[in-house]
Amino acid sequence: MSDVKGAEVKGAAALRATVAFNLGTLGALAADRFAARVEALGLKPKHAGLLAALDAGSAASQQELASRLGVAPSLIVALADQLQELGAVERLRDPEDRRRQVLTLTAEGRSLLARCADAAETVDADLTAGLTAAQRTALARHLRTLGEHHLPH
Amino acid sequence: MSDVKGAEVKGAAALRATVAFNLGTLGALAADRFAARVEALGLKPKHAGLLAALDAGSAASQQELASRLGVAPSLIVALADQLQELGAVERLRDPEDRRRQVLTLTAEGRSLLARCADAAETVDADLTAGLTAAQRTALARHLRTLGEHHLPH
DNA sequence: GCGTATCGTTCACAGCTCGAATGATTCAGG
DNA sequence: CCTGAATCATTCGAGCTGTGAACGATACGC
Repeated sequence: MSDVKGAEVKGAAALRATVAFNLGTLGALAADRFAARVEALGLKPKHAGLLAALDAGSAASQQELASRLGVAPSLIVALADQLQELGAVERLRDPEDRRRQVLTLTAEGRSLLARCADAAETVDADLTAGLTAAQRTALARHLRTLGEHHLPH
Repeated sequence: MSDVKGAEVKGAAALRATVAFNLGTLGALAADRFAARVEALGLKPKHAGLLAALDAGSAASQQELASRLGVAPSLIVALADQLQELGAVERLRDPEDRRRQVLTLTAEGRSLLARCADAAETVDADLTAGLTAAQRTALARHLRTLGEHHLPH
């Protein structure tokens, strides 16, 4: 980009100019703030991710959820245990394949998910406070585009 | 936002529509890819962050670096140890306050930082492959704006 | 000078996630 | 119908990261 001289050695400015670096840093910041908010609900961000996956796709096996969220199946067990304890999900043996546990959202689970969305929107309001409405929607749109390209859609 | 009905319960779609959620998810993805690339240099992302902080600001004490990076001072010790082992930084007692260790980048450190920037740019090319050049610069600009508002500048 | 505060360092510990082992269940094929 | 291979959920042990509480050394206010 900076072709003023061409001999300039890349430094901190070059790193900070990249999307990857800012995405990583701001992502950590957003994740922390989101985590702090959902903690009041007794949840961690991964719980919210699992709830969202359950609401988005149809009832799924734990294996499928694991690969969709990009985590080990053993982690799904722990997350589902805790969500079950909160009454947010139901675990039912699939009658057509009794090895599978089918997870489904309860009304309580949907309520929790809604409050997670509220938490995220609150964080949004704070994060994007310095942006105009137009910039905000443009940013949201670009991030969504990236997500659709690189995340299991 | 969606005031079409008002009775609709927020679900996964609402969560996925937020900047915070996408920022967190994509940030983790970007961080993973960046980590994979700098691993070949014997570094972790935090090392790159430290190098960048050293190149950006003037020579700083470890305490100052800790608060700038948002980590515990004890972690700076470990990071600086490893960077010193690689010949990337020099540790010198501040003659005006012999409690302080002043870290400075060596030529090797600047070279490593430049290669970290290269790695980030490579990740960028992959991440933003589905975007037009105009979208790419708009995204980078928005992220930078967010960073300047919320990170220690 | 003497107590207090600050810096860097070490160390033990908690949290998170994974991978390998296990048991139950299903399925393919003779 | 029976047997061996494959798949699912679960448990458990291990690795990695980062933190917070000590501790010694040094600086500073009074």
